[in-house]
Amino acid sequence: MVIVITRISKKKRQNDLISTLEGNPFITDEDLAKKFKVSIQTIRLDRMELGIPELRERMKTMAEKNYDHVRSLHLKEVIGEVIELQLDQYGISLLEITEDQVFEKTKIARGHFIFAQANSLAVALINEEIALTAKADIKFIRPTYLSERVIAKAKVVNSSNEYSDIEVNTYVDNELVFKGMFTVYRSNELTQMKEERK
Amino acid sequence: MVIVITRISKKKRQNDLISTLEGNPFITDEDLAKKFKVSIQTIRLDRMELGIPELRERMKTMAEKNYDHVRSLHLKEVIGEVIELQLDQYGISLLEITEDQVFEKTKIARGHFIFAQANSLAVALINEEIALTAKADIKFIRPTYLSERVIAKAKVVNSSNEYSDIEVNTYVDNELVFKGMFTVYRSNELTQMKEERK
DNA sequence: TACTTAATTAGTACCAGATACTAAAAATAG
DNA sequence: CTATTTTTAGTATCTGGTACTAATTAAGTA
Repeated sequence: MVIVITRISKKKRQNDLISTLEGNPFITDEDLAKKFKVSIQTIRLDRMELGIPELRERMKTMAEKNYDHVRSLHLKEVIGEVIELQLDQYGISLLEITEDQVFEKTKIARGHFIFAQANSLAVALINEEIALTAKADIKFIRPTYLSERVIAKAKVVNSSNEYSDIEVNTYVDNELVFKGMFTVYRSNELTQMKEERK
Repeated sequence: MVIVITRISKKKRQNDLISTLEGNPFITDEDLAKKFKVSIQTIRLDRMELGIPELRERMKTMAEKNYDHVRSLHLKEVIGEVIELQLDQYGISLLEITEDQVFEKTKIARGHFIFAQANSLAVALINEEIALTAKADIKFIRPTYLSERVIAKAKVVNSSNEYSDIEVNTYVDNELVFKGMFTVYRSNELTQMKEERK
């Protein structure tokens, strides 16, 4: 009787390599070699063939992604990109629906992203130290899908010295997909707010 | 006349070093040395004194942060943590307000996060293939602040075979901070949806 | 002014995690 | 059994560091 230790095929190993790295991108060639019980050189050949960069490159790109992300979240006080803005009058913002914003199965954007775009824009319109959403009445007319470019148009329709009413209509290709009426509280006194807090 | 090239003080350089790294964390000691016109060893001494890790460590932590972040966004279909859930009946979710969710100046949570928590929970309640927010009527009672633990309670108050009405009340320490009525569209036919799309 | 201390620079050995390359060995296919 | 594919081994080199020692320069002070 001959026992043949058939080593797993190259293809299988490379597939496993890909999923391993998806599950844990922070693994060195050395550890991969141990895991697959092959030499480190084999792992390197595999990476070459599959076009997978080295650990440090992988970390770098992830770090950069994160950095840009965090940064843009900081820079962008608004969800979506503001295209036009006349303080206390009107504004337009654009949001392109990305993979993380949609339901897995249907590829439909979760409602709160569409809301967030409208809400952010409404708040951004207010030319004051403090602007907080107090009320909103909203309607989702039709679903929006992955990759669609969603345009929100906001307009101040009413304004007292404490509150502003802002109407937001959101479109995809000129088709109305969402509409909302926002009431935004406004104030220029930071101190007062803090007292109110408790 | 003697020209004295006073080198900038250690303190100043170290402060500048910190802000330089904040602006661009992906910079090597070598480049920093060039930038500040000192030797590479000086930069390293500075990093030591300031407890700043080497480039690779900096990248690694950023990359890990990003990885966890993306991952948790993927895992979490809901904004906030679901504590209790009775499908088609009621649910409770908890959200702790983090730094990225608040306005810089006031430390007040942006409204759309509070909305997102409520909306996600409302949608999660629906025991169907598809659940989409169709309408919402919401009110922000008082601002919520950084680090507060926000609890949303959702309850189905009405249900036909196409729509469900869900009431969501959100609390911080038993104090009502937000309330909303959501109308959620429900369906178990994926195909139909796709036709509707266009 | 000379002495002392702080700050900076120079240099060496070493490390991790690679690339790039050459050559040999082992496995598989025809 | 031979040709080809796949894997392994080994060496030189690179980057961006740590850790350490020693020398030099600048500044502070008695």
